[in-house]
Order: sequence, then structure tokens, then C-alpha cells
Amino acid sequence: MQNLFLSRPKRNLPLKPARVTANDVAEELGVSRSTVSRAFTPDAFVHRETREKVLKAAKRLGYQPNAIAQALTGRVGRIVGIIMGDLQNPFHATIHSAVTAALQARNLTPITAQTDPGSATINNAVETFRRYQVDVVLLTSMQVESDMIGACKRAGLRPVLLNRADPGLSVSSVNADLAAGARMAGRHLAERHCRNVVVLEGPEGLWTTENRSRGHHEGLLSAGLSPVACLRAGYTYADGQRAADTVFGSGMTVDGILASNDLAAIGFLDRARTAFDKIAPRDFALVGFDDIPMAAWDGYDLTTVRLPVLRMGDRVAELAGRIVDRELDSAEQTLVPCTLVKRGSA
Amino acid sequence: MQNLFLSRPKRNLPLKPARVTANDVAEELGVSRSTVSRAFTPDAFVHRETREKVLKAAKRLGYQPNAIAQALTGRVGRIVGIIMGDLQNPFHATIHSAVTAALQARNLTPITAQTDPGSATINNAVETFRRYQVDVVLLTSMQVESDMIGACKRAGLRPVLLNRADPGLSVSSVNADLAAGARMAGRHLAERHCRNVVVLEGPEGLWTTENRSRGHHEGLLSAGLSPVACLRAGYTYADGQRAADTVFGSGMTVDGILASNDLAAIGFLDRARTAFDKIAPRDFALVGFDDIPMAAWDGYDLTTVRLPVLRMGDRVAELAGRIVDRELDSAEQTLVPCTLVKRGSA
DNA sequence: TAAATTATTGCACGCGCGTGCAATCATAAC
DNA sequence: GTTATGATTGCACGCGCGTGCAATAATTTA
Repeated sequence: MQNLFLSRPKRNLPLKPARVTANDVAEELGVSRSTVSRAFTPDAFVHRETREKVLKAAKRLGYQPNAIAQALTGRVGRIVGIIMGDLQNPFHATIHSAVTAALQARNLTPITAQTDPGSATINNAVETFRRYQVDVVLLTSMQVESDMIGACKRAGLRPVLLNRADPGLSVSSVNADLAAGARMAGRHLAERHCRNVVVLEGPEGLWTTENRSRGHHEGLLSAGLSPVACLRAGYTYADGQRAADTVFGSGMTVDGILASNDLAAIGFLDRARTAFDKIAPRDFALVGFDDIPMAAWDGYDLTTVRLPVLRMGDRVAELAGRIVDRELDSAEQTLVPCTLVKRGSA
Repeated sequence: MQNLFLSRPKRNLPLKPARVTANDVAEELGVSRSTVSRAFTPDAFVHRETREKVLKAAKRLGYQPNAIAQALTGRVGRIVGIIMGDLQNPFHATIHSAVTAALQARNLTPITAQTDPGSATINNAVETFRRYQVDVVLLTSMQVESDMIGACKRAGLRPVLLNRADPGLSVSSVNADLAAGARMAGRHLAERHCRNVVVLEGPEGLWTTENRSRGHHEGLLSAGLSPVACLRAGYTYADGQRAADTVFGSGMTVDGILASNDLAAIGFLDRARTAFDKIAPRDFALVGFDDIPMAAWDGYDLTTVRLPVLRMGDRVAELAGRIVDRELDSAEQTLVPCTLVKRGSA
């Protein structure tokens, strides 16, 4: 367990910068504090004039309801926990951005925790969340990690999954229809007359990996093809490089690549060009996945599968809001479609 | 002003999932709640055995002090606000990661706000922070935006700046010695026998821009060179592309580029290669700035200036902690050195 | 004009916790 | 055995706020 102890000011400095409270506003106006409180509560019974008067005075004095105190009075707080993926992956950065913005728009406040690879930091994060009385946790990382979902549920938190699904479907999740997207990618290669396609797969055991991979196979199959090889590559740049080494080092005939994601695709392209002098689309066609910003760079011009990131972020925030408001008890699964972005690599 | 109103559960569902409180632990053990509280306070007077007993029971019952309630009792909360830069810039993503991790290590909890370009969202963010009684705000974005520092101070928040300095030095800040780093870059080009160097600058008026640019000039000057041109480019990939258009479209003789940052450098490289068939280091040398992950990619192999991101993140978190603990009243300026990472582009 | 109804407001309690103060207890000194 | 001295512990208050309930004022009805 981490240090739960609070630090304390060393000297006798003011414990807290004086802030304006509802009392100050009440005194200023000669009304009771309850009235001030009610003025800030949408469907409370207050004379309309009174409310306006209060809100005006509040603004003048710089008063804002203390969210901490509000959270204490029994209603649930509007803080939402996020366990975010590795931001080094640009796709995760995009997702994180979208989710944060969407939460903000719904007046939810995100507190984030990172789970350093390894170590039992999932539990640290969960403990922090519990101490802040959050009860919704957004899991936006697709990394394997240990049993995060279980850890959350055990701690009484309501997880919402992004880019991953709970096997038992007992947890709400928002996912892109990766399999469908991958099928489009596979068919696209077939249409481009590829005959010898290699599929690069992500790490085993991930929901996202299985869907991408399955879709890739199905897409090829639907055109009467079957991959000449499947490489368990991974989702990093280096993974893509290694895959290129394997593919072109083995001397096999390859005219198409279905990459696990853009990062690996780019690693593949770079290594293929610099080490084997093979470039797309001249020597092979390649379709990536995720549509990260780099995919559009001149040097890559990657044909790829785009996920509707904004819509997904918004949907996640919506679910979080409904849970916070106690309007959602069950689990809802959301699937949104991907689109194929045709560029020059295929 | 944004919606301050709280939502309320529609039906009569339990307002709050029942959680274990200090009372539960106290009853379980037949001691007073004060004792439980003291057991969790480091230098409170409690019998050592009692404390251990309490902590054990707490663990067994799954009790953890309610941080919300703690924050309410007068001591300052341990929530720190972050206004983060655009995560699409991989450098910002790295910074954000480092800061978050460092805060976490110091038992501080970050709540993040984004400032959508345009609109008055800075004030939204500030208001949210005030409602959560945070009094430290980390400004980690170098974007121009309106007067964030002023907005924070006016609201009674203590800003801590990362990658930017307050003109009056009245605010603590953590910065890399960009000027020194840029000088190294400039000298490096000189050593590589470049004679016609173009400097790409960021947007005007940013602290970071001025320092990079000044260092670039000084570095060249110290070797007896002066730039053949200065382009007010920017910090995005597209900015780099445009710069390449300008440079190679104008037909001027150029054998060295000092880029404002890696993203622009990469945009420059890509456009130079695809549109003008110029590649580094064959046709010109180039030094970037930031050392983002993509700088190490095979396709770029960028010589660049690296910022000690981890150390900076840690330092920022330290400052935040000291402010929270009321140990830091004044403003402290921190400057950490950059290093030149020599790769293939120069 | 008096009574019934309704719109508005104030009072008081509790959310979970930290902490000053007084009460209790164990221990040491007389 | 009695008193002085610390060492522990319990009590009670307040942090800022929401809300049920009672009290009051405004309005309508008889």
C-alpha cells in the first residue's frame, strides 16, 4: 500500500487560502445559506428573482460551489478515473485527448492514473480512485496488463472499457468494429491483386488483436485468398521492423502486408526500405490500422483503417455520465464502424 | 460560465454505494473514530500497538480514508490541476506522461483540463480547478493561448510553468536550457562544414521560440556564421513541409537546417525528399529539437536536441508538492541542460 | 374578512474526517 | 499509599454543502 498519510504544513502558515463560501454570499444578501445552495440547484424551489440575485452576487464575490463539499453530502461526485494507455503510442494519445474533451463537455472531471508496465500499480490506481470516491473508471489502454477489470470490480468501481471488451459482457464497453475494418483491409489488398499476403498480428490474448487478426483473415478468405504467413509481431515500431526482417530476410515471395497497426506498419515500411530496398506500393502493398497522424505523412502515405475516435470518446463519456447519474445499471456494448482510408501504400 | 449544476439520480436508487468509513473500523475494534483517524496520521499520538491493530482491521475491512472528506477538513487537498498541451504533438505526450508519473510518485493526484484551441476554455478549466479546491496548476503547454498565467493568478491558483517562463519571474517554472541546446545544434552544423544555414523558427511571441531561435543564431555566430535565412515556420509537421517548399522552391543554396522542433524537421525532410529529391545528410544537414520517438525512426534518423523530460517532470512534481505542503512561497526557476543526440541527419 | 392553499425561505442535521481539549490510564516519583 | 507526570484515548466541534421539515409569506378561495 502506498503512503496514505497526508502531509501537513510545516510552519503555521494559513492552512488554506481563504475562499468564498456560500455563507459569504448568504450574509452579503441577508438570506440563508440554504437559499444560496438552492439557487445553484436546478430544480429546487427558489423564487426566480432570488435565484438571479444570488447568482449575480455569487459572480461578483467570486463564489463557486465547493465540489469537494458537494461530493461529501451524499450525492456522488463527478470525478471519473482514467487509466490510460501508453501515450508514446500516438493512437492512445489521440484517444486520451478525445476522451478528456468529451468528459469535459459533460462536466465530468477526469483524474488520470498511469500503470507503469509491470508492478502492481493497477492496485495503486484503484486505491487512489477509491479514496476520491470515484466510481467510474475508464480503461482506455489495450495493453495486456494483469486483471484490471477484476481489480476495479472488486474495489466496487464501475469500469467502462474502450477498445477492449469484457469476455462475459458484464461491463460496458465501446469498441470500433475492428473485425469489419480488418475485413475491408483484407479485401482491399485482394482487389489490388495481391496474392501473397502476410498478416502481422499483435500480442496474443488481447481482444483487439483477435478481432483485427480475424478480420484480416476473413477479408482475404472472402476473396478466395489465404495468407502466406502470420507473424505474431506486436504494436510497436520495433515490432514492425522485426517483422520486415523476418519477411524479407526469409526470401519468401510477398506482395501484400496487413499490419496490426500503423506504428508497426511504419516500422515495417522503414526497415523494408532502408534494409531491403523494398518500397510500397512498388514492391508490395500495405494496409495499416488506426490512422495515426504519421500515417498521413509524406514519407508513408499509409492506406489504413480509421477508427471514429471522436465518436468513441463521446460515447464513453456518455456512459460515464449515465453511471454517475445512476441511470445505467446494466452493461451496454457499443460498436462503431471503421472506415478505410485509401492512400498510397496499397 | 459553464453549467455548475449537479445532476441528481432520477430514481430513488441508492445515492451512494456504501463504503467503509472510519466509523466502521472504530466500531469493529471498539475504539473511537478519532483513534482510527490518528492511526492514519503519521505523527499523531497513538499507541503503536493500537495503530497496528487499526491498520490491520482497516485493511481487512477494506477501509481507506476518504480523500474528499480529508480535503474538506481544512488541510489542503492533494489534487493538482494540469492544463496540457496538444497531445497530437508527441513531445507533449511524452511530457504529459512524465509529469503524471512524477505526480503519482509523490502521491499527488492530477486532474487534467484541455484548452480547446480558441474559445474561452481557459476560464472553464480554472473554474473547474477552483471548484475542486486545487491550488496548484501545471501549465505544460507551450501554445500561445491567451493569458493563462494571469487567469490562474487572478483566480488564486498557483501556476507552475513547464517549458515556458513568466516574464516577471514571479511564477515558478521548469525549463530546459533551450538556448544552450540550440547553440549546440548551431555549432554542430558549423562543425559539419555547413555554410548556408536556414533557421526555422516557431510562432512569434513564445518563450520557447525565442530561446530556440536565439540559441540557433548564437551557435552559428560563435562559429563565425550567420544564417542565410530565418523562416517563421511553426511547430507542426505541415509547418515543416511549407518551410521545405519555401527553401527549395526559392532556389537558394542551402546546406544546413536548424529546425524549430522535430515535428517540423520531419515535415521538412519528407517534403524535401518527396518533392525536391533532396535528402539528408546527402544534400543538406539538419538538426531537430525535442527528440521525439519518431526522430529515431529509420526513415529520419534525426540528429536532434534532447530535453531531459523525466527530470523536468520530476522537478515540476516536486514544486507542486512543496506548494501543496505550504513549503514554497516564492518562485523558483529551474533550468536543466539539454543534450545533443547525434544521429544521421547531420 | 377569514380560511385554505401554495410559493418561498430558514433551521437543523449529517456527509467523513482532523484535531484541540479534557478525561482517563499507566507509570514514576514522593 | 499518594501524588505528580506523561502517555493514550474519547468527546465535540467544524470544514462547506444538500435537503427534509417546519415556519413564514404570498396568493387564492370561500
